[in-house]
Amino acid sequence: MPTWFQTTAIDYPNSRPHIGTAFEKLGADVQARYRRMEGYDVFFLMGNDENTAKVSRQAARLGLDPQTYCNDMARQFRSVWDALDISYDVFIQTSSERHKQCCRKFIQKVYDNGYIYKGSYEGWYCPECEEFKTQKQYDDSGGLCPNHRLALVRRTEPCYYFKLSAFQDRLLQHYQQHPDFIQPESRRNEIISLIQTEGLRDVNISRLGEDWGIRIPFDPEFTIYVWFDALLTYITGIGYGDDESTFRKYWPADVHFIGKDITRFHCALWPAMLWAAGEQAPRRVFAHGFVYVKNEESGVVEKISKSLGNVIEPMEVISKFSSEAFRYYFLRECPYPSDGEFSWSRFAEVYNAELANNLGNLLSRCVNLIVKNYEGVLSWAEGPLPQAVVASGELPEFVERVRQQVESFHYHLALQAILRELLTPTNQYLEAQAPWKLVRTDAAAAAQVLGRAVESLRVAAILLKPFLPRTAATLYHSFDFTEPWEQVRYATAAQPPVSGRQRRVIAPLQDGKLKPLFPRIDLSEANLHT
RNA sequence: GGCGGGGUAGCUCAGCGGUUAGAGCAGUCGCUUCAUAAGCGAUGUGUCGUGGGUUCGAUUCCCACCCCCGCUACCA
Repeated sequence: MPTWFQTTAIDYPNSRPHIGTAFEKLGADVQARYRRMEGYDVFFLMGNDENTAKVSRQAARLGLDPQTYCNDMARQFRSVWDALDISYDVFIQTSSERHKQCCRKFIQKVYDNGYIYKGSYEGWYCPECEEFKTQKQYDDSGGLCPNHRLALVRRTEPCYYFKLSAFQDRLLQHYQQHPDFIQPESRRNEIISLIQTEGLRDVNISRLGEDWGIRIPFDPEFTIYVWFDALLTYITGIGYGDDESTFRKYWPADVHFIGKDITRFHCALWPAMLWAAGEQAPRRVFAHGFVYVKNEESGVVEKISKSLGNVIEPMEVISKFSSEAFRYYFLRECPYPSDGEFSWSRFAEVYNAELANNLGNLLSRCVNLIVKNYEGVLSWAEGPLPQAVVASGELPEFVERVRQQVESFHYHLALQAILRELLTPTNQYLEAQAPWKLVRTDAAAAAQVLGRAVESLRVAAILLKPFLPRTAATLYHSFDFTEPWEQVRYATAAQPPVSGRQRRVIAPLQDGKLKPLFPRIDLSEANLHT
């Protein structure tokens, strides 16, 4: 059984996740679900990045000790991920004792291998934030802290450096030999040009005088600074340091899903850290885009931020509509490798046009026609078995196209194909054949027509399974397809169903009718703005 | 400033040397009524960012300029 190990970025628990954070997890979840379907032994890792000064300060503000605060935030994060049906296997908290121990083993190893040395770091420091600011931040804000508007001071402190510079050539060579290591390609080009034009400097991986965090084993006055701790969840989460066999089974990771803003840490620093400890680099890093919020009144597209007051929490959308609608919107409307936008009006448009009118209504019309005219059972004793209606070419080729899009993380294109090449053509086919008329003169022919529509729904259910796990199951279980739902894979969609000559509606009915799969959203009722 | 990507219908985008520049959504008009007031069909006078140039011919190639976005090192 092939393994598939994937991770998402671990999040700072300074505040609860917003829709942008969820976008990343969603894209990762589709991949995890797809790989499970296809027979991989999947390990899907997520977690929170807790060992930061900001976390301990936020906890202090709330009068909590950091651990209590972190545990509570972790619980809140997980409840959001659960509500979205994110199918992670393990959720790591970096404040956990296990992570800390494994982390210390790693850094000790890198130290023993000679890639860590003591030096001093000089930079612009904000005493209020208790952290260093970048030169760019200094320049942009005229030497003031962007948060506190206090003058930044020049500060020097002893620290430990990781010899990132030693891996420059090896990294470039690695990118050369593994062209799809960094995706999408635009990010790859950025990283390569960064290294080629500016080179890599050694990085400070320690902090002095922090209570909260992981002590450096060879000098306990220091704690490990974020990246050198956070990135390690990707291996401590699968047993690095205390469960060698699990670690060897899953490492190297098949893909790290991250935001485009942290590409460099994952594509340069992380492989170098691993090499310094004698481990392999991950196979692939996928940097997705961001979600922006379109202001409903002004039409201005804004970055999601607390100060702009435009933060939308996933639970807000889920409780108004559903997790499936949430998943569909972001997977369909926001191209995973690029940026996307959210607005309530666009949400309603996409939902109505595609989920309610196209998919949901197709199921309704099929089920109701079969129930009314055939007492819920279609049979076709003679002739060819009904085939799904696809726009062009053969069904297997269509399924293959969708598969390609899923495997390359182009989820919006996969969903677009399902819609345009399968569902819409099926609606068109019904219109052209008009089985509601045909049944009066030739019931057998009408049964063939409906059989083809039902076949389209079967194919759609299977292809949609990674995207909309609940909807896909409901669709599939509306009919008596005999292949067990747990065992279907993409290849199943391309083959005719095992049970050939009869198809029964088994969807629950109310007063002889099917309850809408996705009830339309009425914009005029607009309870959208909270 | 440097490097990279982009500016095409109201919106999101495809096209990237050649007949009258395309798709989806939204809008408008029909048809239909099996279905969630759903479905189907028809419907666009768009300076293809601006100005030059190459060419028989440019949205598509070259140059300049304007505008937007990303990266430019320790800020998920």
